[in-house]
Amino acid sequence: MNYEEAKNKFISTWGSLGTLWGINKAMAQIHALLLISPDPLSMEEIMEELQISRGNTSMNLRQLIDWGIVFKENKMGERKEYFTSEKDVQELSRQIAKERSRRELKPTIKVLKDVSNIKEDGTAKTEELIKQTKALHDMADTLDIMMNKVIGQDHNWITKTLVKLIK
Amino acid sequence: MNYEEAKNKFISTWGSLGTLWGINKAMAQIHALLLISPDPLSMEEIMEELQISRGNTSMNLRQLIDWGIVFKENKMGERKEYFTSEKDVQELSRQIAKERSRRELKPTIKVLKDVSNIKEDGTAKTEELIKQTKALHDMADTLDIMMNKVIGQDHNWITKTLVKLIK
DNA sequence: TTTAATTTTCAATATTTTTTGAAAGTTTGG
DNA sequence: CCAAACTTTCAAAAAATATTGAAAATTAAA
Repeated sequence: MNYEEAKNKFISTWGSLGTLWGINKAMAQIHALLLISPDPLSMEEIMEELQISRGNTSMNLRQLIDWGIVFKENKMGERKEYFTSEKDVQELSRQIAKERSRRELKPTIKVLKDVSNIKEDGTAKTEELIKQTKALHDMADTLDIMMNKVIGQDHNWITKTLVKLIK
Repeated sequence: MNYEEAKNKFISTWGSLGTLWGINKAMAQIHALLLISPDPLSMEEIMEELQISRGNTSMNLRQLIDWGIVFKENKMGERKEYFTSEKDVQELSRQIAKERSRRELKPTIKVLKDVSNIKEDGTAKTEELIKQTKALHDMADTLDIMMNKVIGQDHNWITKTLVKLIK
């Protein structure tokens, strides 16, 4: 596999993985491209490389910037904007975990809390609803804490130690 | 919020969460319904409750069974099949983690491994590609181990201890 | 067997999500 | 201020995904 093949394989794989994670293909591919590009790229270059439209590129770049994993850069003497991605995968996973927690976990936790707090009425179905939503609430809460703390903080040693311990 | 409202809220929330996690709405809602139902339900009952077609119900039930989180049951003297879900959320998360690892993480890890193994050619772009895909490979590998070991095994105490430690 | 109950399959349809591209908006050098 | 360079917006089109429903397949009771 040469450079060109490897690059394409990486970009397209990252793109499909993104889809599976609720991130659209263009967004994931732009990210992949910037991640392996040694220098910042302009919008034109991204469009050209990935064969996607200007509008698509613009919207997805903006979203990546919102997520905090892509940054704008300006080259002196140039009017065009250039883009570059967060290169530290630790920081990357932290941002992604944060975003997913905010968009997916937090709202679910709220609903589970509300639902599990309805009052008992002595019926089996109500009891089951409360029991199961409570259990899910605890789980979601634990997962949320882990995502925001374990993955988030800089104590990468916890991860490493843990992995060695259980591998 | 009364029982009926709480139930509907739970089912529809679980349904949208599913979508976000790459599980379709019907599948997630069927699962939610079975999870809070004290007794096994027939296909008719599921269709009726969720207002979905027979085909849809059949296909998604089958997938839930494949995932190992829903089971068939037979009532004596009855021809119809009844369905019930895994009620232990610990076991549930284990099955889901396993399935997601198999379908999402494992193939990605393989590609990252292949891509990061292309040979150096002295150019900056090749160096960057190798460096970043190696880093992602390590991360994906760690995540995979954690999903299959920490969430998977029965040592729930690790989770609990860890959460207390870092909360 | 035969038949009736039940489940599965899958082409057609509907829905949702993504992408396009051209018009509108913004920024900056002259 | 004007005009060129560039970016954003968003309605329409395309693509991807999910759902339907009726025909085919399966199962088991009679």
